Amino acid sequence: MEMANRSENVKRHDGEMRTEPVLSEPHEDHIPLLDEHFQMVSFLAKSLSDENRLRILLCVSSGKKSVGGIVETLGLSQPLVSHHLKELKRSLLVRIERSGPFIYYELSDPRILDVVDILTTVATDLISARKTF
Amino acid sequence: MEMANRSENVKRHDGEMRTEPVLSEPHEDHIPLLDEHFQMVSFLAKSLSDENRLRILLCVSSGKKSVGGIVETLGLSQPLVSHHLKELKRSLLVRIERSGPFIYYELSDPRILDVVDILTTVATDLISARKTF
DNA sequence: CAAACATATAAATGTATGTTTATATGTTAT
DNA sequence: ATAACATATAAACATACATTTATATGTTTG
Repeated sequence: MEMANRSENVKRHDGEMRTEPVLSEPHEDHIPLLDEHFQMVSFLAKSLSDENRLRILLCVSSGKKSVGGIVETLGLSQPLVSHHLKELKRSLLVRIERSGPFIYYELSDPRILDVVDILTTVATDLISARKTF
Repeated sequence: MEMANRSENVKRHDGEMRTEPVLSEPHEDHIPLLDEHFQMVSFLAKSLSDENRLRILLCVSSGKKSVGGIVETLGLSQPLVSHHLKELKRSLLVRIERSGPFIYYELSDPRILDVVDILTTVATDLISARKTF
């Protein structure tokens, strides 16, 4: 079989099949993704996928903050904030520190802010590009 | 009132209150986040928050791919793939192109790959840091 | 110890979402 | 037009999840 003009032939149990051309125009180099990585990434992304949880995460990105501080800053209910903090703890995105009756939470990895930045600009660009048409 | 040693005094409707010290140790500079940004970011993050959907997105990150191609590559059902592609379209993360009976999908913004890269390394680091203790 | 505060947890609930099964729409070739 | 293929859509379902209300746990102060 010739390799000159490659094409994928998908075997089907019945009758004929259509021929589909194959091109590729690669992007920059990126980390080769293993199966476990998809789990991890989607799990972290899920932590960022709720608006309130994201607000909370960014609220503790500038340094330690108590639960009450977060509650007051964001105007969310205390149990809701606690619940989301528990999730953020589960995903290891926050560092926890106890001091007296107060419990302080803090963003554990600043690179999350880079992610948020990129997503913000991408979203902005996608939306404005959409309006162009 | 003195500014020397700042402290937050949270007013409560009843009795006394506790005093909580205020420190801050800022990170690098980042985009100032407006209210609308949280919506957009969390929305995009939600698109990355499902393992199969993420697989699909990365599957079309190396160039146009037909639905059937994705189905075969990932071993997912065709309706499931179509459903996730619809979501990815809704979030503007894929570009669509029709050619005959085939419909080709492609990642619309390569910066999403940067996000995935960062999340991968962050996740790896967080997990390995966790094992240290 | 009792009262007041800080935070966590539990129960309950409505809603969103991922997946499957089945069917419809649309396209190409005979 | 009919058959075969590619993809989309709809229905149905189970599960996950965000939120509220209510209560428990733990800490400090008087």
